[in-house]
Amino acid sequence: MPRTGLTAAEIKKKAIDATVAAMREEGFDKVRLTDVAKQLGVSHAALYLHFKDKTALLDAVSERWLVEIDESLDAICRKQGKEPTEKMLAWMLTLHRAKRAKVLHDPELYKSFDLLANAQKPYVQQHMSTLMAQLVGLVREAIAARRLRGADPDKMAEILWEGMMAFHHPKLVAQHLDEKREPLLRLVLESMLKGLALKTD
Amino acid sequence: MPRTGLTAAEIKKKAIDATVAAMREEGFDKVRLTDVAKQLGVSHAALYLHFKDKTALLDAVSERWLVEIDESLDAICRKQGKEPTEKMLAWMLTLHRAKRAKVLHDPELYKSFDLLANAQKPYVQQHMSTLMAQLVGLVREAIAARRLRGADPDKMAEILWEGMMAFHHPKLVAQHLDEKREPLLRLVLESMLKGLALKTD
DNA sequence: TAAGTTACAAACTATGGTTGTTGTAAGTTA
DNA sequence: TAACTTACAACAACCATAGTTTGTAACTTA
Repeated sequence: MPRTGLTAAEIKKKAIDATVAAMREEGFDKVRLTDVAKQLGVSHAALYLHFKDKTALLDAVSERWLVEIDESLDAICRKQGKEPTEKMLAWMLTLHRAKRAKVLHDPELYKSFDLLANAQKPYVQQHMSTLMAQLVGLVREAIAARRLRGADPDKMAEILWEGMMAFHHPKLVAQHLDEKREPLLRLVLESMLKGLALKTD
Repeated sequence: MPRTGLTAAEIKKKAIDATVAAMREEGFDKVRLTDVAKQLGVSHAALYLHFKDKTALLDAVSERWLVEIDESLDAICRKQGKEPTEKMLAWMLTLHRAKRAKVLHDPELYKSFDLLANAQKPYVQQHMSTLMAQLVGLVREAIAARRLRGADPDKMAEILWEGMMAFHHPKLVAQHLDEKREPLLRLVLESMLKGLALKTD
Protein backbone atom coordinates (compact mmCIF):
# COMPACT_ATOMS: atom_id res chain seq x y z
CA MET A 1 0.00 0.00 0.00
CA PRO A 2 2.89 2.41 0.32
CA ARG A 3 2.86 4.88 -2.55
CA THR A 4 6.61 5.23 -2.44
CA GLY A 5 6.97 1.52 -3.04
CA LEU A 6 9.48 1.25 -0.22
CA THR A 7 9.43 -0.68 3.04
CA ALA A 8 9.59 1.19 6.33
CA ALA A 9 13.23 0.18 6.79
CA GLU A 10 14.18 1.40 3.34
CA ILE A 11 12.53 4.76 3.72
CA LYS A 12 14.04 5.17 7.16
CA LYS A 13 17.46 4.60 5.68
CA LYS A 14 16.81 7.04 2.88
CA ALA A 15 15.56 9.63 5.35
CA ILE A 16 18.77 9.33 7.33
CA ASP A 17 20.82 9.61 4.14
CA ALA A 18 18.96 12.75 3.15
CA THR A 19 19.43 14.19 6.64
CA VAL A 20 23.17 13.57 6.45
CA ALA A 21 23.25 15.32 3.08
CA ALA A 22 21.29 18.25 4.48
CA MET A 23 23.62 18.50 7.47
CA ARG A 24 26.65 18.59 5.22
CA GLU A 25 25.00 21.12 2.96
CA GLU A 26 23.48 23.57 5.40
CA GLY A 27 24.98 22.76 8.77
CA PHE A 28 23.45 20.40 11.29
CA ASP A 29 21.38 23.00 13.13
CA LYS A 30 19.75 24.21 9.89
CA VAL A 31 18.32 20.92 8.70
CA ARG A 32 14.67 21.35 7.72
CA LEU A 33 12.29 18.41 7.74
CA THR A 34 10.58 19.91 4.78
CA ASP A 35 13.80 19.66 2.74
CA VAL A 36 14.49 16.12 3.87
CA ALA A 37 10.96 15.14 2.90
CA LYS A 38 11.31 16.84 -0.47
CA GLN A 39 14.41 14.72 -1.15
CA LEU A 40 12.34 11.60 -0.53
CA GLY A 41 9.43 12.87 -2.60
CA VAL A 42 6.97 12.80 0.31
CA SER A 43 5.32 15.41 2.49
CA HIS A 44 7.09 16.38 5.68
CA ALA A 45 4.29 14.84 7.72
CA ALA A 46 5.18 11.42 6.33
CA LEU A 47 8.46 11.54 8.25
CA TYR A 48 6.47 11.39 11.47
CA LEU A 49 5.34 7.89 10.58
CA HIS A 50 8.95 6.75 10.85
CA PHE A 51 10.48 9.13 13.41
CA LYS A 52 8.87 10.40 16.61
CA ASP A 53 10.09 13.93 15.97
CA LYS A 54 12.93 15.91 14.44
CA THR A 55 15.28 15.05 17.31
CA ALA A 56 14.72 11.35 16.67
CA LEU A 57 15.76 11.83 13.04
CA LEU A 58 18.89 13.76 13.98
CA ASP A 59 19.70 11.18 16.63
CA ALA A 60 19.42 8.45 14.05
CA VAL A 61 22.33 10.04 12.18
CA SER A 62 24.58 9.88 15.23
CA GLU A 63 23.34 6.45 16.15
CA ARG A 64 24.23 5.06 12.75
CA TRP A 65 27.76 6.34 13.13
CA LEU A 66 28.14 5.02 16.68
CA VAL A 67 26.98 1.59 15.56
CA GLU A 68 29.53 1.65 12.74
CA ILE A 69 32.23 2.36 15.31
CA ASP A 70 30.96 -0.40 17.58
CA GLU A 71 31.18 -2.83 14.70
CA SER A 72 34.63 -1.93 13.50
CA LEU A 73 35.91 -2.21 17.07
CA ASP A 74 34.14 -5.50 17.51
CA ALA A 75 35.95 -6.81 14.43
CA ILE A 76 39.22 -6.09 16.21
CA CYS A 77 38.09 -7.84 19.39
CA ARG A 78 37.15 -10.96 17.44
CA LYS A 79 40.49 -11.36 15.69
CA GLN A 80 42.04 -14.66 16.72
CA GLY A 81 45.67 -15.35 17.43
CA LYS A 82 46.77 -11.80 18.11
CA GLU A 83 48.42 -10.59 21.29
CA PRO A 84 45.64 -9.20 23.52
CA THR A 85 47.66 -6.09 24.29
CA GLU A 86 48.24 -5.51 20.59
CA LYS A 87 44.53 -5.84 20.04
CA MET A 88 43.97 -3.29 22.75
CA LEU A 89 46.33 -0.86 21.05
CA ALA A 90 44.59 -1.47 17.73
CA TRP A 91 41.24 -0.91 19.44
CA MET A 92 42.32 2.40 20.98
CA LEU A 93 43.91 3.57 17.75
CA THR A 94 40.85 2.69 15.72
CA LEU A 95 38.58 4.58 18.08
CA HIS A 96 40.91 7.56 18.04
CA ARG A 97 41.15 7.56 14.26
CA ALA A 98 37.40 7.21 13.80
CA LYS A 99 36.75 10.34 15.84
CA ARG A 100 39.58 12.23 14.24
CA ALA A 101 38.45 11.33 10.75
CA LYS A 102 34.92 12.42 11.55
CA VAL A 103 35.82 15.83 12.85
CA LEU A 104 38.25 16.33 9.99
CA HIS A 105 36.06 15.60 7.01
CA ASP A 106 32.55 15.76 8.41
CA PRO A 107 32.67 18.57 10.94
CA GLU A 108 28.95 19.27 10.84
CA LEU A 109 28.09 15.69 11.71
CA TYR A 110 30.73 15.70 14.38
CA LYS A 111 29.20 18.80 15.91
CA SER A 112 25.91 17.00 16.49
CA PHE A 113 27.81 14.10 18.00
CA ASP A 114 29.85 16.40 20.17
CA LEU A 115 26.74 18.01 21.64
CA LEU A 116 25.48 14.55 22.47
CA ALA A 117 28.62 13.65 24.39
CA ASN A 118 27.14 14.51 27.75
CA ALA A 119 23.54 13.79 26.81
CA GLN A 120 21.85 10.84 28.41
CA LYS A 121 20.34 9.44 25.21
CA PRO A 122 19.71 5.70 25.44
CA TYR A 123 21.64 4.89 22.26
CA VAL A 124 24.66 6.80 23.58
CA GLN A 125 24.44 4.78 26.78
CA GLN A 126 24.18 1.68 24.66
CA HIS A 127 27.28 2.66 22.70
CA MET A 128 29.20 3.34 25.90
CA SER A 129 28.32 0.04 27.44
CA THR A 130 29.18 -1.79 24.22
CA LEU A 131 32.61 -0.15 24.24
CA MET A 132 33.15 -0.96 27.89
CA ALA A 133 32.10 -4.56 27.37
CA GLN A 134 34.59 -4.87 24.51
CA LEU A 135 37.35 -3.38 26.59
CA VAL A 136 36.57 -5.64 29.53
CA GLY A 137 36.76 -8.55 27.10
CA LEU A 138 40.19 -7.48 25.94
CA VAL A 139 41.35 -7.11 29.54
CA ARG A 140 40.12 -10.61 30.36
CA GLU A 141 41.97 -12.01 27.38
CA ALA A 142 45.11 -10.19 28.42
CA ILE A 143 44.78 -11.59 31.94
CA ALA A 144 44.29 -15.08 30.54
CA ALA A 145 47.42 -14.60 28.40
CA ARG A 146 49.36 -13.43 31.49
CA ARG A 147 49.87 -10.01 29.93
CA LEU A 148 47.92 -8.32 32.73
CA ARG A 149 47.46 -9.22 36.37
CA GLY A 150 44.56 -8.29 38.61
CA ALA A 151 41.34 -9.56 40.09
CA ASP A 152 38.89 -6.99 38.74
CA PRO A 153 38.77 -6.72 34.94
CA ASP A 154 35.90 -4.22 35.09
CA LYS A 155 37.92 -1.83 37.18
CA MET A 156 41.00 -2.33 35.04
CA ALA A 157 39.01 -1.53 31.92
CA GLU A 158 37.67 1.59 33.60
CA ILE A 159 41.21 2.68 34.44
CA LEU A 160 42.33 2.18 30.87
CA TRP A 161 39.28 3.97 29.54
CA GLU A 162 39.75 7.03 31.74
CA GLY A 163 43.46 7.14 31.12
CA MET A 164 42.89 7.17 27.36
CA MET A 165 40.20 9.85 27.55
CA ALA A 166 42.55 12.45 26.05
CA PHE A 167 42.44 10.51 22.78
CA HIS A 168 38.72 9.75 22.63
CA HIS A 169 36.72 12.58 24.08
CA PRO A 170 35.16 14.67 21.30
CA LYS A 171 36.36 17.97 22.70
CA LEU A 172 39.91 16.78 23.14
CA VAL A 173 40.13 15.11 19.78
CA ALA A 174 38.90 18.30 18.14
CA GLN A 175 41.46 20.32 20.09
CA HIS A 176 44.47 18.44 18.74
CA LEU A 177 43.56 17.97 15.11
CA ASP A 178 46.77 19.45 13.80
CA GLU A 179 49.03 17.22 15.88
CA LYS A 180 50.07 13.62 15.32
CA ARG A 181 48.90 12.16 18.60
CA GLU A 182 49.28 8.47 17.84
CA PRO A 183 52.80 8.06 19.23
CA LEU A 184 51.66 9.72 22.45
CA LEU A 185 48.56 7.53 22.58
CA ARG A 186 50.84 4.51 22.32
CA LEU A 187 53.09 5.73 25.13
CA VAL A 188 50.20 6.46 27.48
CA LEU A 189 48.61 3.09 26.82
CA GLU A 190 51.90 1.24 27.17
CA SER A 191 52.70 2.84 30.48
CA MET A 192 49.30 1.92 31.86
CA LEU A 193 49.51 -1.60 30.54
CA LYS A 194 52.93 -2.05 32.11
CA GLY A 195 51.57 -0.77 35.40
CA LEU A 196 48.58 -3.06 35.22
CA ALA A 197 50.82 -6.00 34.40
CA LEU A 198 52.04 -5.79 37.98
CA LYS A 199 49.63 -6.58 40.81
CA THR A 200 46.77 -4.01 40.84
CA ASP A 201 44.02 -5.29 43.19
CA MET B 1 46.57 63.40 40.74
CA PRO B 2 44.24 60.42 40.70
CA ARG B 3 40.84 61.51 41.93
CA THR B 4 40.10 58.09 43.29
CA GLY B 5 43.17 58.32 45.50
CA LEU B 6 44.20 54.81 44.47
CA THR B 7 47.28 53.51 42.68
CA ALA B 8 46.95 51.84 39.31
CA ALA B 9 47.52 48.43 40.90
CA GLU B 10 44.85 49.01 43.53
CA ILE B 11 42.24 50.13 41.08
CA LYS B 12 43.09 47.25 38.79
CA LYS B 13 42.52 44.84 41.63
CA LYS B 14 39.22 46.51 42.57
CA ALA B 15 38.11 46.40 38.94
CA ILE B 16 38.73 42.67 38.82
CA ASP B 17 36.86 42.21 42.11
CA ALA B 18 33.90 44.15 40.77
CA THR B 19 33.98 42.11 37.56
CA VAL B 20 33.90 38.89 39.53
CA ALA B 21 30.93 40.17 41.52
CA ALA B 22 29.16 41.17 38.31
CA MET B 23 29.81 37.75 36.77
CA ARG B 24 28.36 35.99 39.79
CA GLU B 25 25.39 38.31 39.84
CA GLU B 26 24.41 38.48 36.18
CA GLY B 27 26.33 35.72 34.45
CA PHE B 28 29.68 36.15 32.81
CA ASP B 29 28.42 37.06 29.36
CA LYS B 30 26.23 39.84 30.76
CA VAL B 31 28.90 41.84 32.55
CA ARG B 32 28.66 45.52 31.61
CA LEU B 33 31.66 47.79 31.88
CA THR B 34 29.32 50.55 32.89
CA ASP B 35 28.25 48.56 35.98
CA VAL B 36 31.80 47.64 36.89
CA ALA B 37 32.80 51.30 36.63
CA LYS B 38 29.82 52.33 38.74
CA GLN B 39 31.00 49.97 41.48
CA LEU B 40 34.36 51.75 41.47
CA GLY B 41 32.78 55.19 41.36
CA VAL B 42 34.38 56.13 38.04
CA SER B 43 33.16 56.49 34.48
CA HIS B 44 33.35 53.46 32.24
CA ALA B 45 35.97 55.18 30.10
CA ALA B 46 38.34 55.20 33.07
CA LEU B 47 38.58 51.42 32.84
CA TYR B 48 40.33 51.80 29.51
CA LEU B 49 43.28 53.42 31.26
CA HIS B 50 43.91 50.10 33.03
CA PHE B 51 42.61 47.49 30.59
CA LYS B 52 43.02 47.46 26.83
CA ASP B 53 39.40 46.45 26.31
CA LYS B 54 36.59 44.46 27.85
CA THR B 55 38.16 41.15 26.91
CA ALA B 56 41.31 42.10 28.79
CA LEU B 57 39.26 42.73 31.92
CA LEU B 58 37.43 39.42 31.65
CA ASP B 59 40.72 37.66 30.97
CA ALA B 60 42.17 39.19 34.11
CA VAL B 61 39.54 37.32 36.12
CA SER B 62 40.59 33.98 34.69
CA GLU B 63 44.23 34.83 34.91
CA ARG B 64 43.96 35.59 38.62
CA TRP B 65 42.44 32.20 39.21
CA LEU B 66 45.01 30.38 37.08
CA VAL B 67 47.82 32.06 39.00
CA GLU B 68 46.23 31.00 42.30
CA ILE B 69 46.24 27.42 41.05
CA ASP B 70 49.84 27.70 39.88
CA GLU B 71 50.83 28.89 43.34
CA SER B 72 49.02 26.25 45.33
CA LEU B 73 50.53 23.57 43.11
CA ASP B 74 53.93 25.13 43.45
CA ALA B 75 53.60 24.91 47.23
CA ILE B 76 53.18 21.15 46.84
CA CYS B 77 56.23 20.88 44.58
CA ARG B 78 58.37 22.75 47.11
CA LYS B 79 57.51 20.52 50.07
CA GLN B 80 60.68 18.84 51.30
CA GLY B 81 61.09 15.30 52.53
CA LYS B 82 58.02 13.82 50.88
CA GLU B 83 58.00 10.90 48.48
CA PRO B 84 58.04 12.36 44.95
CA THR B 85 55.25 10.06 43.82
CA GLU B 86 53.15 11.11 46.79
CA LYS B 87 53.75 14.71 45.84
CA MET B 88 52.66 13.91 42.35
CA LEU B 89 49.44 12.39 43.63
CA ALA B 90 48.87 15.43 45.85
CA TRP B 91 49.56 17.67 42.86
CA MET B 92 47.06 15.86 40.64
CA LEU B 93 44.44 15.77 43.39
CA THR B 94 44.84 19.46 44.14
CA LEU B 95 44.45 20.39 40.49
CA HIS B 96 41.42 18.14 40.19
CA ARG B 97 39.82 19.58 43.33
CA ALA B 98 40.49 23.17 42.30
CA LYS B 99 38.62 22.71 39.05
CA ARG B 100 35.84 20.77 40.69
CA ALA B 101 35.39 23.36 43.42
CA LYS B 102 35.27 26.13 40.84
CA VAL B 103 32.60 24.59 38.70
CA LEU B 104 30.59 23.63 41.79
CA HIS B 105 30.37 26.94 43.56
CA ASP B 106 31.33 29.47 40.91
CA PRO B 107 29.82 28.10 37.73
CA GLU B 108 29.69 31.45 35.96
CA LEU B 109 33.39 32.03 36.44
CA TYR B 110 34.08 28.47 35.42
CA LYS B 111 32.17 29.05 32.22
CA SER B 112 34.50 31.82 31.17
CA PHE B 113 37.45 29.63 32.00
CA ASP B 114 35.96 26.72 30.10
CA LEU B 115 35.59 28.79 26.94
CA LEU B 116 39.23 29.72 27.25
CA ALA B 117 40.33 26.11 27.40
CA ASN B 118 41.16 25.96 23.72
CA ALA B 119 41.95 29.64 23.31
CA GLN B 120 45.52 30.61 22.61
CA LYS B 121 45.68 33.46 25.13
CA PRO B 122 49.23 34.08 26.30
CA TYR B 123 48.38 33.79 29.99
CA VAL B 124 46.74 30.41 29.37
CA GLN B 125 49.90 29.29 27.57
CA GLN B 126 51.87 30.61 30.52
CA HIS B 127 49.72 28.64 32.95
CA MET B 128 50.13 25.48 30.90
CA SER B 129 53.87 25.77 30.71
CA THR B 130 54.08 26.49 34.43
CA LEU B 131 52.10 23.33 35.11
CA MET B 132 54.24 21.29 32.76
CA ALA B 133 57.42 22.65 34.30
CA GLN B 134 56.19 21.66 37.75
CA LEU B 135 55.28 18.21 36.57
CA VAL B 136 58.64 17.73 34.87
CA GLY B 137 60.24 18.77 38.16
CA LEU B 138 58.29 16.12 40.04
CA VAL B 139 59.27 13.52 37.46
CA ARG B 140 62.95 14.45 37.81
CA GLU B 141 62.71 14.14 41.59
CA ALA B 142 61.04 10.76 41.24
CA ILE B 143 63.78 9.60 38.89
CA ALA B 144 66.43 10.83 41.34
CA ALA B 145 64.67 8.92 44.12
CA ARG B 146 64.57 5.78 41.93
CA ARG B 147 60.79 5.83 41.89
CA LEU B 148 60.71 6.26 38.13
CA ARG B 149 63.08 5.17 35.39
CA GLY B 150 63.58 6.76 32.02
CA ALA B 151 65.80 9.08 30.05
CA ASP B 152 63.29 11.73 29.01
CA PRO B 153 61.52 13.48 31.90
CA ASP B 154 59.73 15.87 29.53
CA LYS B 155 58.15 13.03 27.62
CA MET B 156 57.27 11.22 30.85
CA ALA B 157 55.56 14.32 32.20
CA GLU B 158 53.63 14.63 28.95
CA ILE B 159 52.49 11.03 29.24
CA LEU B 160 51.31 11.58 32.80
CA TRP B 161 49.58 14.81 31.85
CA GLU B 162 47.69 13.28 28.95
CA GLY B 163 46.78 10.19 30.93
CA MET B 164 45.28 12.33 33.69
CA MET B 165 43.34 14.54 31.29
CA ALA B 166 40.05 12.95 32.33
CA PHE B 167 40.47 14.57 35.74
CA HIS B 168 41.64 18.00 34.66
CA HIS B 169 39.97 19.04 31.46
CA PRO B 170 37.18 21.54 32.15
CA LYS B 171 34.59 19.68 30.10
CA LEU B 172 35.33 16.36 31.71
CA VAL B 173 35.43 17.72 35.23
CA ALA B 174 32.07 19.37 34.66
CA GLN B 175 30.68 16.12 33.27
CA HIS B 176 31.36 14.08 36.40
CA LEU B 177 30.44 16.51 39.16
CA ASP B 178 28.11 14.12 40.88
CA GLU B 179 30.64 11.30 41.12
CA LYS B 180 33.50 10.77 43.53
CA ARG B 181 36.32 10.48 41.04
CA GLU B 182 39.28 10.64 43.39
CA PRO B 183 39.71 6.89 43.91
CA LEU B 184 39.69 6.44 40.14
CA LEU B 185 42.18 9.28 39.70
CA ARG B 186 44.46 7.51 42.15
CA LEU B 187 44.18 4.20 40.29
CA VAL B 188 44.92 5.73 36.91
CA LEU B 189 47.90 7.61 38.24
CA GLU B 190 49.24 4.60 40.09
CA SER B 191 49.02 2.37 37.07
CA MET B 192 50.94 4.88 34.96
CA LEU B 193 53.53 5.43 37.65
CA LYS B 194 54.07 1.72 37.96
CA GLY B 195 54.47 1.43 34.21
CA LEU B 196 56.89 4.33 34.13
CA ALA B 197 58.89 2.81 36.95
CA LEU B 198 59.99 0.16 34.49
CA LYS B 199 62.17 1.12 31.56
CA THR B 200 60.29 3.56 29.27
CA ASP B 201 62.73 5.12 26.87
C1' DT C 1 -4.59 -0.86 7.90
C1' DA C 2 -0.05 0.83 6.87
C1' DA C 3 1.57 4.55 4.25
C1' DG C 4 0.47 8.43 2.90
C1' DT C 5 -2.04 13.15 2.22
C1' DT C 6 -3.83 18.02 3.36
C1' DA C 7 -4.77 21.54 6.48
C1' DC C 8 -3.96 23.90 10.52
C1' DA C 9 -2.14 25.43 15.31
C1' DA C 10 1.95 26.00 18.08
C1' DA C 11 6.75 26.84 18.34
C1' DC C 12 10.55 28.66 16.45
C1' DT C 13 13.46 31.94 13.55
C1' DA C 14 14.56 35.77 10.84
C1' DT C 15 14.02 40.76 10.30
C1' DG C 16 14.30 45.50 11.25
C1' DG C 17 13.94 49.36 14.19
C1' DT C 18 15.18 50.97 18.99
C1' DT C 19 17.77 51.13 22.87
C1' DG C 20 21.99 50.17 25.46
C1' DT C 21 27.02 49.16 25.56
C1' DT C 22 31.66 49.56 24.05
C1' DG C 23 35.48 51.95 22.54
C1' DT C 24 37.85 56.57 21.33
C1' DA C 25 39.02 61.39 20.91
C1' DA C 26 39.23 65.72 22.79
C1' DG C 27 38.92 68.21 26.99
C1' DT C 28 39.56 68.85 32.42
C1' DT C 29 41.75 68.74 36.91
C1' DA C 30 45.11 67.83 40.65
C1' DT D 1 51.15 64.65 32.84
C1' DA D 2 48.69 60.77 34.84
C1' DA D 3 44.14 59.93 36.11
C1' DC D 4 40.16 61.08 34.95
C1' DT D 5 35.76 63.19 32.53
C1' DT D 6 32.31 64.13 28.84
C1' DA D 7 30.65 63.49 24.34
C1' DC D 8 29.96 60.79 20.57
C1' DA D 9 30.22 57.09 16.85
C1' DA D 10 30.18 52.21 15.99
C1' DC D 11 28.52 48.08 17.36
C1' DA D 12 25.67 44.59 19.81
C1' DA D 13 21.55 43.23 22.53
C1' DC D 14 16.66 43.65 22.79
C1' DC D 15 12.07 43.40 21.36
C1' DA D 16 8.07 43.23 18.58
C1' DT D 17 6.18 40.98 14.58
C1' DA D 18 5.99 38.67 10.16
C1' DG D 19 7.24 34.44 8.05
C1' DT D 20 8.88 29.45 8.47
C1' DT D 21 9.10 25.22 10.33
C1' DT D 22 7.47 21.66 13.31
C1' DG D 23 4.12 18.73 15.05
C1' DT D 24 -0.90 16.86 15.03
C1' DA D 25 -5.51 15.65 13.66
C1' DA D 26 -8.72 14.34 10.44
C1' DC D 27 -9.01 12.49 5.90
C1' DT D 28 -7.48 9.27 1.55
C1' DT D 29 -5.84 5.30 -0.91
C1' DA D 30 -3.77 0.76 -2.23
